[in-house]
Amino acid sequence: MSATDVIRKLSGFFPVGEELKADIAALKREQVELDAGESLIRAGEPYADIHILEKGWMLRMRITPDGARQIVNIAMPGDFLCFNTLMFQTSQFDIVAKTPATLARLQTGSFRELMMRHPGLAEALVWANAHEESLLAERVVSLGRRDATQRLAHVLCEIVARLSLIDRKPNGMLIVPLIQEDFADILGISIIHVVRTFKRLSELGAVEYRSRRLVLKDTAKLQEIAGFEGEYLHFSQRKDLRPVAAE
Amino acid sequence: MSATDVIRKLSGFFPVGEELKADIAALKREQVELDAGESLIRAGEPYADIHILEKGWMLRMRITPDGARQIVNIAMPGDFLCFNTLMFQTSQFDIVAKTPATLARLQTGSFRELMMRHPGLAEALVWANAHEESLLAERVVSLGRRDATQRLAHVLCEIVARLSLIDRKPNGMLIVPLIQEDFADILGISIIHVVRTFKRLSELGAVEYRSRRLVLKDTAKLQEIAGFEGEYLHFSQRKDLRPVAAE
DNA sequence: CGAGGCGTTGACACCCATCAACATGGGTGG
DNA sequence: CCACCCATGTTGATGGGTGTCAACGCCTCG
Repeated sequence: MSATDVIRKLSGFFPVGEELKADIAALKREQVELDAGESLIRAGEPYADIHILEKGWMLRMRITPDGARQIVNIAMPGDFLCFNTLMFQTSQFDIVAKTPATLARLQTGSFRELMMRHPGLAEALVWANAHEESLLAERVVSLGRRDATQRLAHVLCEIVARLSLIDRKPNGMLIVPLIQEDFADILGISIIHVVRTFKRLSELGAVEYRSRRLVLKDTAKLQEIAGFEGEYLHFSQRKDLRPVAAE
Repeated sequence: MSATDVIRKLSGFFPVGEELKADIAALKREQVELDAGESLIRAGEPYADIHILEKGWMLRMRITPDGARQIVNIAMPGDFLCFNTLMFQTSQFDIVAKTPATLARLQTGSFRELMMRHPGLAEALVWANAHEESLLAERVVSLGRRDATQRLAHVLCEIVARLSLIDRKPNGMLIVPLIQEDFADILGISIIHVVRTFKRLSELGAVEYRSRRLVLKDTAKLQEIAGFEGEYLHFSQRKDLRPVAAE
């Protein structure tokens, strides 16, 4: 079995052994294909199974009563989705495909059962969840205490860093399947202000963004604008843990 | 063993058996006492052990390079702290006592070991962590798409709801050990605007707040202003799970 | 009784939202 | 191949929400 994105991603955090691959193989059910715009789940619905996103990008979002949208996080290949299905009964968010997407459905049962039968996967899920919580906490800091320019620069840094983690490290240019409206709803600002903010980043010589093509002109400057410190992504693999063999 | 706050809290989510109490008793080490203002851990430091907050309130916060502060979440009695110690090596946040606080230190080892030896506690930690992630996601929505009045009302609703969960349901009045500067750093606004916003909530007849005393005048109105829907707190205990006996 | 922490008010400025209008560009049908 | 359309991007004018600054009041505590 070749290294999938989820293995690549988790390998950035801790030593991944054969056990996890075996667990995933054992629980994998059918593939799910979604068109751009289709939902995996919608707010208020009972949770679906846990899925692994294999291709494409998805967005976890909330529509507020007055019709505004807030994107809570971005899912990229290698990310788990619907982890909370193990805990809660209904989703509080929509999870929508931003591009055509391919997912693998896992049949896990309760977390209790999962710990007993597939501890490698249980561990990986907890790890991925902690990582996601890190991203959320950092977003709270952005939304609370950074202005629009810093926020945008920060999200761009995060996207680049997360792509690097799954071996898609961009060399100067990358395709980001987000339109300016998406950035607005990630950053908590208006569409129009996204335009101005991209213009500012361009004037500062950091990046250019046109028709979903992001050109990195000066990554160091981008990070400086953002106040980006990658530590919260916890990429440095822990050396004090050892891989676990498959059962 | 009498029901502690952590048991009360978790009982709101799933049926808690004797096993969890036994696990906590087995791993509990010394009590930690902190004065108001003292830190359990600071950003950049290696993580401490997992702790259970037994008395007092604590705040998880980040100081940004330009000296601003963002409070990421509020810890109340019954909350676990430093869960990420099982995953990551360094903390990205300060965790500071807002009041004099009492904590119980747990000696857990790695999550892997914990799953094997104390699955009841492992399960509880995952559950509590999922709950905390829910709170964070909701805060992202607040900071991104709600104005100052809605945000303040929403945090107040959340505080009341979380206190109810540990049987401290306020009947009209409660002590909230936060000063206006804390609210500013939770809500991502300035101190001065907190004053205006409390005044507005008062004019609207929802609450009064003077010297850390919060008087609930009209809870329904407060929730209406906030657009508060308690579902994200996932209080409704799952009926499809059964308690597990102690080993 | 003084000092310092905290709360409050008003004046003013700035960031960002809103609205309206227009530009661009890719896709589709004729 | 062209005409059209719709989604998306862009600009300028205007206004509101919120930040900043300065000053003052209140209360607690030593």
